[in-house]
Amino acid sequence: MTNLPHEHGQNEEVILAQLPDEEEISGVAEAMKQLGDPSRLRIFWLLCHCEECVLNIAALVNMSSPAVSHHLRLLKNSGLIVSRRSGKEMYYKTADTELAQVLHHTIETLGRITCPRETPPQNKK
Amino acid sequence: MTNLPHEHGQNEEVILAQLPDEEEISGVAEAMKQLGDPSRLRIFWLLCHCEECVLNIAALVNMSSPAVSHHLRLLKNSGLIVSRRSGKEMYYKTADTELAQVLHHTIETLGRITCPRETPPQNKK
DNA sequence: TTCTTGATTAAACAATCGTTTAAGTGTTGA
DNA sequence: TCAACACTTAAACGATTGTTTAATCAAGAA
Repeated sequence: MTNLPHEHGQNEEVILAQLPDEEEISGVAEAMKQLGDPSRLRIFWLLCHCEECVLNIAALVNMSSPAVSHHLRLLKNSGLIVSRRSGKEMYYKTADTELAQVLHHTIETLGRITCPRETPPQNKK
Repeated sequence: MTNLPHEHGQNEEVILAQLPDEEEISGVAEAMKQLGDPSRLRIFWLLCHCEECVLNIAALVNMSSPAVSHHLRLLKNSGLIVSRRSGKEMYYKTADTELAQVLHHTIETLGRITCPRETPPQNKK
Protein backbone atom coordinates (compact mmCIF):
# COMPACT_ATOMS: atom_id res chain seq x y z
CA MET A 1 0.00 0.00 0.00
CA THR A 2 3.02 2.25 0.39
CA ASN A 3 3.66 4.38 -2.66
CA LEU A 4 7.42 4.62 -2.77
CA PRO A 5 9.79 4.89 -5.73
CA HIS A 6 11.51 1.72 -4.62
CA GLU A 7 10.26 -1.27 -2.76
CA HIS A 8 12.77 -2.73 -0.38
CA GLY A 9 12.24 -5.35 2.22
CA GLN A 10 11.37 -2.74 4.81
CA ASN A 11 8.06 -2.11 6.44
CA GLU A 12 7.78 1.60 5.86
CA GLU A 13 4.09 1.67 6.73
CA VAL A 14 4.67 0.73 10.32
CA ILE A 15 7.51 3.20 10.66
CA LEU A 16 5.63 6.05 9.03
CA ALA A 17 2.70 5.48 11.33
CA GLN A 18 4.98 6.24 14.27
CA LEU A 19 6.60 9.26 12.67
CA PRO A 20 5.93 12.25 14.91
CA ASP A 21 3.54 14.70 13.32
CA GLU A 22 4.49 18.13 12.05
CA GLU A 23 3.62 19.89 15.28
CA GLU A 24 5.55 17.48 17.44
CA ILE A 25 8.62 17.66 15.22
CA SER A 26 8.53 21.44 15.20
CA GLY A 27 8.39 21.57 18.96
CA VAL A 28 11.43 19.39 19.40
CA ALA A 29 13.34 21.17 16.64
CA GLU A 30 12.57 24.51 18.25
CA ALA A 31 14.09 23.42 21.55
CA MET A 32 17.15 21.92 19.85
CA LYS A 33 17.61 25.00 17.72
CA GLN A 34 17.90 27.20 20.79
CA LEU A 35 20.86 25.21 21.99
CA GLY A 36 22.36 24.95 18.52
CA ASP A 37 23.98 28.32 19.05
CA PRO A 38 27.19 28.23 21.12
CA SER A 39 26.38 31.49 22.90
CA ARG A 40 22.96 30.30 24.01
CA LEU A 41 24.30 26.87 24.88
CA ARG A 42 26.87 28.39 27.23
CA ILE A 43 24.29 30.67 28.81
CA PHE A 44 21.85 27.81 29.25
CA TRP A 45 24.53 25.58 30.72
CA LEU A 46 25.54 28.37 33.09
CA LEU A 47 21.96 28.94 34.21
CA CYS A 48 21.61 25.22 34.86
CA HIS A 49 24.10 25.66 37.65
CA CYS A 50 23.37 29.07 39.07
CA GLU A 51 20.97 31.99 39.07
CA GLU A 52 22.52 35.21 37.85
CA CYS A 53 21.70 38.74 36.79
CA VAL A 54 22.27 39.93 33.24
CA LEU A 55 25.47 41.86 33.85
CA ASN A 56 27.07 38.92 35.60
CA ILE A 57 26.03 36.52 32.87
CA ALA A 58 27.48 38.90 30.30
CA ALA A 59 30.75 39.04 32.22
CA LEU A 60 30.87 35.27 32.71
CA VAL A 61 30.36 34.46 29.05
CA ASN A 62 32.23 37.52 27.84
CA MET A 63 29.47 39.17 25.85
CA SER A 64 27.72 42.53 25.73
CA SER A 65 24.57 42.86 27.80
CA PRO A 66 22.33 43.60 24.81
CA ALA A 67 23.55 40.42 23.16
CA VAL A 68 22.97 38.44 26.34
CA SER A 69 19.56 40.04 26.76
CA HIS A 70 18.65 39.00 23.25
CA HIS A 71 19.56 35.37 23.85
CA LEU A 72 17.88 35.34 27.23
CA ARG A 73 14.65 36.42 25.58
CA LEU A 74 14.86 33.59 23.05
CA LEU A 75 15.61 31.04 25.74
CA LYS A 76 12.76 32.35 27.84
CA ASN A 77 10.33 32.28 24.92
CA SER A 78 11.21 28.65 24.42
CA GLY A 79 10.44 27.94 28.05
CA LEU A 80 13.98 26.90 28.85
CA ILE A 81 14.69 29.57 31.44
CA VAL A 82 12.73 31.76 33.83
CA SER A 83 13.38 35.21 35.25
CA ARG A 84 12.68 37.11 38.42
CA ARG A 85 13.19 40.72 39.33
CA SER A 86 14.91 41.79 42.52
CA GLY A 87 15.39 45.51 42.78
CA LYS A 88 17.16 46.76 39.72
CA GLU A 89 18.33 43.34 38.69
CA MET A 90 16.74 40.60 36.66
CA TYR A 91 17.78 37.13 37.72
CA TYR A 92 17.67 34.26 35.29
CA LYS A 93 17.90 30.53 35.80
CA THR A 94 16.93 27.33 34.07
CA ALA A 95 13.24 26.50 34.22
CA ASP A 96 12.23 23.72 36.55
CA THR A 97 10.64 21.63 33.82
CA GLU A 98 11.25 18.21 32.39
CA LEU A 99 12.10 19.81 29.05
CA ALA A 100 14.97 21.80 30.54
CA GLN A 101 16.15 18.86 32.62
CA VAL A 102 16.28 16.52 29.63
CA LEU A 103 18.23 19.05 27.60
CA HIS A 104 20.61 19.70 30.46
CA HIS A 105 21.27 16.01 30.81
CA THR A 106 21.77 15.68 27.06
CA ILE A 107 24.29 18.49 27.00
CA GLU A 108 26.34 17.05 29.80
CA THR A 109 26.31 13.64 28.15
CA LEU A 110 27.20 15.00 24.73
CA GLY A 111 29.93 17.14 26.20
CA ARG A 112 31.69 14.05 27.38
CA ILE A 113 31.16 12.27 24.07
CA THR A 114 32.04 14.90 21.52
CA CYS A 115 35.13 16.03 23.38
CA PRO A 116 36.37 13.33 25.73
CA ARG A 117 38.79 14.49 28.37
CA GLU A 118 40.08 11.89 30.75
CA THR A 119 38.26 8.85 29.47
CA PRO A 120 39.24 7.72 25.96
CA PRO A 121 36.46 7.39 23.37
CA GLN A 122 35.43 3.81 23.85
CA ASN A 123 33.67 2.45 20.77
CA LYS A 124 31.71 -0.13 22.64
CA LYS A 125 30.96 -2.95 20.19
CA MET B 1 38.97 36.63 43.09
CA THR B 2 36.06 36.70 40.67
CA ASN B 3 35.76 39.96 38.81
CA LEU B 4 32.06 40.37 38.35
CA PRO B 5 29.95 43.53 38.20
CA HIS B 6 27.89 42.24 41.12
CA GLU B 7 28.76 40.04 44.01
CA HIS B 8 25.98 37.72 45.04
CA GLY B 9 26.16 34.86 47.44
CA GLN B 10 27.04 32.46 44.64
CA ASN B 11 30.27 30.67 44.11
CA GLU B 12 30.87 31.55 40.50
CA GLU B 13 34.46 30.43 40.61
CA VAL B 14 33.57 26.81 41.16
CA ILE B 15 30.91 26.91 38.47
CA LEU B 16 33.12 28.64 35.94
CA ALA B 17 35.83 26.07 36.49
CA GLN B 18 33.41 23.40 35.31
CA LEU B 19 32.15 25.37 32.34
CA PRO B 20 32.90 23.32 29.22
CA ASP B 21 35.58 24.94 27.11
CA GLU B 22 35.01 26.58 23.76
CA GLU B 23 35.77 23.44 21.77
CA GLU B 24 33.48 21.26 23.82
CA ILE B 25 30.63 23.74 23.64
CA SER B 26 31.02 24.08 19.89
CA GLY B 27 30.89 20.34 19.40
CA VAL B 28 27.66 19.97 21.33
CA ALA B 29 26.12 23.02 19.67
CA GLU B 30 27.02 21.66 16.27
CA ALA B 31 25.19 18.41 16.93
CA MET B 32 22.16 20.20 18.36
CA LYS B 33 22.10 22.62 15.47
CA GLN B 34 21.76 19.80 12.98
CA LEU B 35 18.57 18.65 14.63
CA GLY B 36 17.31 22.19 15.12
CA ASP B 37 15.94 22.09 11.61
CA PRO B 38 12.58 20.30 11.28
CA SER B 39 13.50 18.75 7.92
CA ARG B 40 16.72 17.27 9.24
CA LEU B 41 15.06 16.19 12.47
CA ARG B 42 12.44 14.21 10.55
CA ILE B 43 15.08 12.63 8.32
CA PHE B 44 17.24 11.73 11.29
CA TRP B 45 14.31 10.29 13.16
CA LEU B 46 13.35 8.27 10.11
CA LEU B 47 16.87 6.92 9.69
CA CYS B 48 16.89 5.92 13.34
CA HIS B 49 14.24 3.36 12.46
CA CYS B 50 15.14 2.22 8.97
CA GLU B 51 17.75 2.29 6.26
CA GLU B 52 16.54 3.92 3.06
CA CYS B 53 17.73 5.24 -0.28
CA VAL B 54 17.49 8.92 -1.15
CA LEU B 55 14.42 8.73 -3.35
CA ASN B 56 12.48 6.85 -0.71
CA ILE B 57 13.52 9.26 2.00
CA ALA B 58 12.42 12.13 -0.22
CA ALA B 59 9.06 10.51 -0.75
CA LEU B 60 8.61 9.68 2.93
CA VAL B 61 9.32 13.20 4.13
CA ASN B 62 7.78 14.83 1.07
CA MET B 63 10.79 16.74 -0.16
CA SER B 64 12.80 17.02 -3.36
CA SER B 65 15.81 14.74 -3.67
CA PRO B 66 18.31 17.60 -3.98
CA ALA B 67 16.97 19.06 -0.76
CA VAL B 68 17.18 15.67 0.95
CA SER B 69 20.66 15.13 -0.43
CA HIS B 70 21.73 18.47 0.99
CA HIS B 71 20.49 17.62 4.47
CA LEU B 72 21.93 14.13 4.31
CA ARG B 73 25.33 15.59 3.62
CA LEU B 74 25.10 17.88 6.64
CA LEU B 75 23.96 15.03 8.87
CA LYS B 76 26.75 12.85 7.56
CA ASN B 77 29.38 15.55 8.07
CA SER B 78 28.25 15.78 11.67
CA GLY B 79 28.70 12.05 12.08
CA LEU B 80 25.03 11.44 12.80
CA ILE B 81 24.35 9.17 9.85
CA VAL B 82 26.30 6.82 7.59
CA SER B 83 25.83 5.78 3.97
CA ARG B 84 26.45 2.73 1.82
CA ARG B 85 26.16 2.22 -1.89
CA SER B 86 24.33 -0.72 -3.41
CA GLY B 87 24.18 -0.56 -7.17
CA LYS B 88 22.72 2.75 -8.21
CA GLU B 89 21.31 3.51 -4.81
CA MET B 90 22.82 5.15 -1.76
CA TYR B 91 21.41 3.86 1.50
CA TYR B 92 21.47 6.01 4.61
CA LYS B 93 20.92 5.17 8.24
CA THR B 94 21.76 6.53 11.65
CA ALA B 95 25.36 6.02 12.72
CA ASP B 96 25.97 3.37 15.34
CA THR B 97 27.60 5.78 17.77
CA GLU B 98 26.83 6.93 21.26
CA LEU B 99 26.33 10.45 19.93
CA ALA B 100 23.53 9.38 17.61
CA GLN B 101 21.98 7.14 20.26
CA VAL B 102 21.89 9.91 22.84
CA LEU B 103 20.29 12.30 20.39
CA HIS B 104 17.77 9.72 19.30
CA HIS B 105 16.79 9.09 22.88
CA THR B 106 16.54 12.82 23.54
CA ILE B 107 14.26 13.34 20.56
CA GLU B 108 11.91 10.58 21.58
CA THR B 109 11.78 11.93 25.12
CA LEU B 110 11.26 15.52 24.04
CA GLY B 111 8.61 14.47 21.55
CA ARG B 112 6.52 13.15 24.39
CA ILE B 113 7.15 16.24 26.50
CA THR B 114 6.66 19.08 24.07
CA CYS B 115 3.55 17.56 22.56
CA PRO B 116 1.97 15.07 24.94
CA ARG B 117 -0.50 12.66 23.39
CA GLU B 118 -2.10 10.18 25.68
CA THR B 119 -0.40 11.05 28.93
CA PRO B 120 -1.24 14.50 30.32
CA PRO B 121 1.66 16.88 31.02
CA GLN B 122 2.43 16.01 34.60
CA ASN B 123 4.22 18.83 36.35
CA LYS B 124 5.95 16.62 38.83
CA LYS B 125 6.72 18.69 41.90
C1' DT C 1 28.72 3.27 -26.76
C1' DT C 2 24.40 5.24 -25.57
C1' DC C 3 20.27 5.57 -22.67
C1' DT C 4 18.05 5.48 -18.25
C1' DT C 5 17.91 5.84 -13.41
C1' DG C 6 19.66 7.46 -8.89
C1' DA C 7 22.11 10.88 -6.59
C1' DT C 8 24.98 14.96 -6.06
C1' DT C 9 26.59 19.59 -7.10
C1' DA C 10 26.20 24.56 -8.40
C1' DA C 11 24.14 28.82 -8.70
C1' DA C 12 20.65 31.90 -7.23
C1' DC C 13 17.41 33.57 -4.18
C1' DA C 14 14.72 34.82 -0.12
C1' DA C 15 14.67 34.30 4.68
C1' DT C 16 16.62 33.88 9.10
C1' DC C 17 20.15 34.80 12.50
C1' DG C 18 23.60 37.02 15.69
C1' DT C 19 25.96 41.08 16.82
C1' DT C 20 26.61 45.98 17.36
C1' DT C 21 25.30 50.72 18.34
C1' DA C 22 22.12 53.76 20.02
C1' DA C 23 17.94 54.90 22.12
C1' DG C 24 14.59 53.72 25.40
C1' DT C 25 12.33 51.52 30.01
C1' DG C 26 12.13 50.82 34.78
C1' DT C 27 13.99 50.93 39.47
C1' DT C 28 16.65 52.85 43.27
C1' DG C 29 18.61 56.30 46.03
C1' DA C 30 20.31 61.11 46.58
C1' DT D 1 12.85 65.45 40.85
C1' DC D 2 17.00 64.13 39.24
C1' DA D 3 20.80 61.14 38.31
C1' DA D 4 22.80 56.61 38.22
C1' DC D 5 22.28 51.95 37.32
C1' DA D 6 20.34 47.50 35.20
C1' DC D 7 18.24 45.99 31.52
C1' DT D 8 15.54 45.89 27.12
C1' DT D 9 14.26 47.32 22.54
C1' DA D 10 15.10 49.05 17.77
C1' DA D 11 17.47 49.55 13.74
C1' DA D 12 21.13 48.22 10.80
C1' DC D 13 24.47 45.25 9.13
C1' DG D 14 26.94 41.13 7.54
C1' DA D 15 26.77 36.26 7.64
C1' DT D 16 24.59 31.97 7.40
C1' DT D 17 20.80 28.96 6.03
C1' DG D 18 17.27 26.25 3.33
C1' DT D 19 15.05 25.65 -0.99
C1' DT D 20 14.64 25.60 -5.94
C1' DT D 21 16.15 24.87 -10.71
C1' DA D 22 19.32 23.22 -13.72
C1' DA D 23 23.42 20.94 -14.69
C1' DT D 24 26.52 17.20 -13.59
C1' DC D 25 28.24 12.70 -11.97
C1' DA D 26 27.89 7.56 -11.16
C1' DA D 27 26.18 2.99 -12.13
C1' DG D 28 23.74 -0.41 -14.64
C1' DA D 29 21.08 -1.93 -18.88
C1' DA D 30 20.36 -1.99 -23.81
